[in-house]
Amino acid sequence: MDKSRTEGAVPEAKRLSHGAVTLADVAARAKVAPITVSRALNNPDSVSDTLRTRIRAAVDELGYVPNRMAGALASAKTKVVPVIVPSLSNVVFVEVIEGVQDALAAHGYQLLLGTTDYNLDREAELVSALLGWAPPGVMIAGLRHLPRTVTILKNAGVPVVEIMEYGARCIDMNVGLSHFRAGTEMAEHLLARGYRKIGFVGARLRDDYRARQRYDGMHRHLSETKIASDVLFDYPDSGGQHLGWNALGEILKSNPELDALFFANDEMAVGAILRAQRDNIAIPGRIAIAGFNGLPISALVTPALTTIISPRKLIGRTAAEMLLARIIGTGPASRRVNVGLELAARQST
Amino acid sequence: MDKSRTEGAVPEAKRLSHGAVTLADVAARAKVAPITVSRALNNPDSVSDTLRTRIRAAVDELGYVPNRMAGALASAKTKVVPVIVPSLSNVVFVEVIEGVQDALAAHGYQLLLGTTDYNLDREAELVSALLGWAPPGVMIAGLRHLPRTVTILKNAGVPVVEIMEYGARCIDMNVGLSHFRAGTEMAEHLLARGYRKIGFVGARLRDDYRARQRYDGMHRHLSETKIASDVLFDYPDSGGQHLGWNALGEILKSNPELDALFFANDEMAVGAILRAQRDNIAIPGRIAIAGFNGLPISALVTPALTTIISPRKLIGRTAAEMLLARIIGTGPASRRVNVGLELAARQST
DNA sequence: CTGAAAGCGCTTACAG
DNA sequence: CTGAAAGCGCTTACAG
Repeated sequence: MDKSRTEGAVPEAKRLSHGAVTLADVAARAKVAPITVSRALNNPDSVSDTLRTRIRAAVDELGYVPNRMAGALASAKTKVVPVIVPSLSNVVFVEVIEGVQDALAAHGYQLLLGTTDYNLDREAELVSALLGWAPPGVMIAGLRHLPRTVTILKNAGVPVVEIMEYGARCIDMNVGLSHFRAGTEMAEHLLARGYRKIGFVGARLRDDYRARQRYDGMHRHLSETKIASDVLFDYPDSGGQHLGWNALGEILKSNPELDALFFANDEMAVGAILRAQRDNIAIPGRIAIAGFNGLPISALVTPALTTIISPRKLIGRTAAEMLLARIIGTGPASRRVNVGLELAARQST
Repeated sequence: MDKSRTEGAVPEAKRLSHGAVTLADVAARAKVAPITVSRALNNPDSVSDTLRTRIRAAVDELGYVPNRMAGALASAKTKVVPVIVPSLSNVVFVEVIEGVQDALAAHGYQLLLGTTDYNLDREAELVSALLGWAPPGVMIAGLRHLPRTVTILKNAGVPVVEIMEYGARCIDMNVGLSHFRAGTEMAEHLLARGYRKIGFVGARLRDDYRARQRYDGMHRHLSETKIASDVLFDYPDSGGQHLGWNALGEILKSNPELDALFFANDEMAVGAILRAQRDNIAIPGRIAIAGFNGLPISALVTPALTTIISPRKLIGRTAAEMLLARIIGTGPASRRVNVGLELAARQST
C-alpha cells in the first residue's frame, strides 16, 4: 500500500491538468467509477459499505481535497454566503457577523466578508462581484442602496436579507430595528428626566444614515412636544471614543446652554464620560450623556451610561437563519422581523 | 435594440443549464466567439476597439455577471484569500483583518473569513475546507497548529503566512511580534517603577497561548532578577472588560500583598480601572495596572493605562502584502518580519 | 447499489 | 487581433 502510493499509473500528460489529486485519482485507486466516489463523499448512505470503506481509504491515502469550484460549477450550489457591511471598525457589525457566523457554521456554510466603508458605489461593485460566486443567498446591511444594486439583487434569484434597520420596504427579507423609534424613545426619556436643551452628536451622518434616523426620531418628538429644543453636531471624523472625548470639550464651550447630549453611539458617549472624568465635569449634573447600542462597557463606566440596547447578535443569527430556511427550502416563518430595542436608563442622565 | 433584448434565439433546452446569462450569450449577442468576450473582459487591450465596444454593450444589455467558479476552475486561479483567526470578539483580530482587507482589496482580492474559536481541531477542518477553494494563498493566526494542519498547508503548494506572533519556525512566512519579549519588557518597566509583587491576570491561557507567552516572559525576567515575585491568575471565562472588573475586586481580597497587576489585554485592564474608579481604589497608589495592545481607550481612562502597543493593522497589511508579492510572483523582500512593539508608560503604573 | 455519458461556464493552448 | 477545440474537476440525469 505504501509503495503503490507514489507509483499510480501516470496518465499521459493532460495538457491542462492543475496537478492536484482529483476525484478521478481516488476512483482509480479505489477501482470504482468517479461518480461513486462523488456519492460516497456527498451521500455516504447511497453507497455500499464495502465501496465506502475502500473509497475512504483511497481518499486518506491520497490526501484528496475536493475541488469546490468544480463541484459548485457542476451543481450550481455553493455554501458560501456573502455578508456585506459598512465596516468592521464599528463593534456592532462585528457582533452581527459573529451571530451570522454561528448560524451559518452550524449548517456547514461559510461567510464571505465584504466591507463598503459606507460607500454605495463600492457596495454596488461588491454585490456584483460576489454574485459571480453564485452564492445561495446574500446578506447586506441597510435598506438604502443604489438603484442598480437593488436591481442586481432582485434579479439574482437568490434570497436576500437586509439587516440592521427595520423598515417598510425591503428587497426580499429584513431583520433589524427602527432607529427612528430609538430616537423617539431617547427623547421621551430625556424629557422625563427634565432635560430641555439637547444636543445630538454624530459623525459623517450622511453616510451613517441610521444614526441620522435616530436624530430625526428625537428631533420629531421634541418638536411635537414643544417643551424642548435640540442642536445637531455632525463631525466629519469617524465616530469613535476619541471623537466623543474631543466633542465634549468643544461643545461645553460652544454651547454651554445644553443640558444633555445624545451621542450617535456608545463608543462616542463613553469617550465623553472618560473626558468628563479626567476633567472633573459632573455627569449628569453639568450635562447628561446618553449613547446607543448597549456595549458592555456602557455599564462599567462611572456614571453608568444611559443607552439603548440593540440586539446585535440576535440580528445576525435571525438573519442567517431566515436565509438558511429559504436556501434549504423550508422558508422562514416571517420575511420581516423587528427585533426591537430596550432603553437602559442609568446614572448618566 | 430594446426589442431584441428579450427575443434572442432561445437555444433548445440545455438539460443542465443553470439559467444565468453566460459568456456564450454575450458572444452570440455581440456576434463574436466566446473567447473574444473572455479577452475583452480580462485583458481589454488584446481586443480591437470595435469589438471591445460591441462586447461591452452586450455585457451591459444582458446584465452579464461572469461566473467566477467556471473561471477559477478553468484557470486554476482565484482571488479569494482565506484568513483564519481565533475569534472576532477580540478587537485585535478585527484590526488585523482590516489591514488585510485594505491590502487585498487594493489588488482586487477578496477575503474569506474563518474563525476557530481557539480550537485547533476546528482550525484543521477549516484549513482543509478552505483549501478546497484552491486559494492563491492562506493567512492564519499563530505558529501553533496540529501536525495535520501543518502537513496540509505545506502540501497545498501555495504561499502561507502565519501572523500575530513572531517565532523561529514557520510553515512558510511569518509576521508578528515576540510575546515573550513583551512580557520581559513589561517586567522591566514594573521593576523600574518599584513594584515587587506582581500578578498576571489572563483568561483561558491554554488557548490564548500568546498571552501565556507574555506571562512566561515576565516570569522568567522576574525569576532571573530575583528581586520580585509573581502570581498567575488564569480565569476560565473569556477575557473582556467584565472579567477585568470582577478580577480586580477578587484579587485585592485574595492577594492583598500584590502591588501591580499585568493584565493579558487592555480590555481586561480597562475593566479593572473602571472598577477602581467606581470603588475609589487608588491606581497606582493601592495597586498598579498594566495592559497589552494599546487600544485607543487605554489612553482615555483615568489614570491612563500603561500598556504595550502592538502594531495590529501593520501586521495585517504587511502579511497581506507579502502574500500578494508571492502570488503575483515578485516575491516578498523578507519571509519573516518582526513588527516589534512599544511600551507606553503612563499613569496607571 | 453502480456506472458511462454529457454538461456546468469558463480559459488554455494552438492556429491563423 | 480573432477563433475552433479541448479541457478544468466535478455532478446531473439516465440506464441498468
